[in-house]
Amino acid sequence: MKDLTAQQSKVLNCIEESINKTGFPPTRAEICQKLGFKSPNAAESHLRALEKKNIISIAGGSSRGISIKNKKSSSGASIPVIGLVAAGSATLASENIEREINVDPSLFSRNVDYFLKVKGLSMIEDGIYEDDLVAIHKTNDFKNGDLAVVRTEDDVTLKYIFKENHKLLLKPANKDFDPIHIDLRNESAEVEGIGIGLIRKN
Amino acid sequence: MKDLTAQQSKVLNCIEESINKTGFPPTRAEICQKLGFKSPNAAESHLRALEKKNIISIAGGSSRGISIKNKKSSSGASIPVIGLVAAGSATLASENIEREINVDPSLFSRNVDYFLKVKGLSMIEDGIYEDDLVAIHKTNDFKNGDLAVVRTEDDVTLKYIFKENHKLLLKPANKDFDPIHIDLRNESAEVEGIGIGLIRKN
DNA sequence: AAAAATACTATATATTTATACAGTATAAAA
DNA sequence: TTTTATACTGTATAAATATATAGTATTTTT
Repeated sequence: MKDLTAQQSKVLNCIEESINKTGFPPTRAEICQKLGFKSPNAAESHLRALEKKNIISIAGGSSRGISIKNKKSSSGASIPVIGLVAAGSATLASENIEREINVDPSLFSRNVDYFLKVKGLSMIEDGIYEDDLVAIHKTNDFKNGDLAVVRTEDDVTLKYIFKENHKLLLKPANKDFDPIHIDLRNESAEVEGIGIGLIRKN
Repeated sequence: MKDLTAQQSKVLNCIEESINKTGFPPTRAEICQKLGFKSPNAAESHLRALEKKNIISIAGGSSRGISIKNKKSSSGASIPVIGLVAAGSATLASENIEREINVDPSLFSRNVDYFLKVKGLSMIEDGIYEDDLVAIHKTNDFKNGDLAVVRTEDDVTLKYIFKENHKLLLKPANKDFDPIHIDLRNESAEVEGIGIGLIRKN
């Protein structure tokens, strides 16, 4: 399957979010509003691109006629829990899966691909504690300030992300931890997904 | 909950079928076509009846704006979410139930009876934020230091609980809030349940 | 170097759709 | 007995919506 562009991913997210939140797909105008487009044709052409890539189907002549293909079982999905243990390990590879839990997919605003078990105290000031399970939506698309799972050259970390040109700032929520600065011209870094929720067990 | 009439059930089935088959809810006209009605108002009035009975919700001014409320999914128990709104109100009475969510019962250490939607910032220093859903196990048995839902004479509150003889201490996790001291000889207070976990949606 | 895909703005319009209003008729509840 | 809910037909229309067309600009592929 062809990869989606950043904009196409945004549109797809927007559709998923609408279905989860309202129960029905968005109109062209609603997509435009959410993503800041000024012409309905911006949404239209992205939808046609997604249709061409076989990600969605569009029912001609009917309003909100968008449906996402190969939709995963809508209820009670089994979602893996991944431990953030050693360097470079937050993948869905089976050896990293601690266990699976069943949650309502409509619980969070977007599709949850996995839960990341938090290690360390770097986000403690924003209420993210050790052993909390952070719900991750896999995407490489993010906004500044998003809570992101970032794979750097020698680590995988959960931090607030800010990007400005070639500079990446990974900001913890703990004054005892230093922000991580990455110059993308010298080092590589990849956004694996963004945090959309949290589960804590006492 | 009131029972549905035969026709209302047919309409509800029609909506479910449409969502399953096409991915989006039907229009009035489509309902009429499927069920053999000749007037769009036939569908409309059935929809309004279903809305009145709290089975569906209808988004005004938007096409196909029908969504089925608290649709249960196959796995995972359906657990109510209760808003901590006004004084003395955290009960399982249906008028306090904001919605229901499906979670794996084995997710938390004990049985979850309901989720309490947090209002206010009194527990913020321990990572419990406004609008977080705290998983509550109904019990009046507790240990000192437990996070408890306590019904006092004029309020329902979520605090750490400590009991010593006839004195009850309800301790917030926010230095801007004062601990609540209750002398059980003068005032009544009841433990509704204890917090065993948390769900946060970003 | 040319073609195709991406990523939009801007405008227009036919069609879809929700929704109101006016009726008719029957059954159930107050 | 009167009201309320159910169960429709039939007509009308404002608003919502899909969708076409005409552009501009950049990037990617061939």
